[in-house]
Amino acid sequence: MKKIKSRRKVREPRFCFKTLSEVDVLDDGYKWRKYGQKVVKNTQHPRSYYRCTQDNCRVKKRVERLAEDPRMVITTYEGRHAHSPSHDTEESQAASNAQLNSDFFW
DNA sequence: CGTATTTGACCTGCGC
DNA sequence: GCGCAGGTCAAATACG
Repeated sequence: MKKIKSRRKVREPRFCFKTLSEVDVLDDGYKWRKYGQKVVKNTQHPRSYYRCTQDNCRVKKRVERLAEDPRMVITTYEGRHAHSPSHDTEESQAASNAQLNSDFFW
């Protein structure tokens, strides 16, 4: 441990999506592995940190639950996917709920 | 047996 | 300069 360069000088843009779902893990076609959980002051619920476990994908996803709406969660994607999702048959009902993102227009 | 998941501890950055 | 908050990583355990 001689020279520890800063974590990441380059910050990738993060995409915030408000999704109405009762589950934290929304199967959007990618596989996510939870690597941490921390509680935020602004909310009374803990925030979950997920990371893409795909081969060519190190995208990070952060799921926060709203205190005002426990049934609604904010899914923040950090980075960009480098592979194609599993858009095969149906993306579960989660994808259907994901269409409720009318506040944000990416 | 392998992978995914969980909790705790540690580190870094920013604010005052 | 110090304190606080947020974020990340590691090890252990459980389940398939």
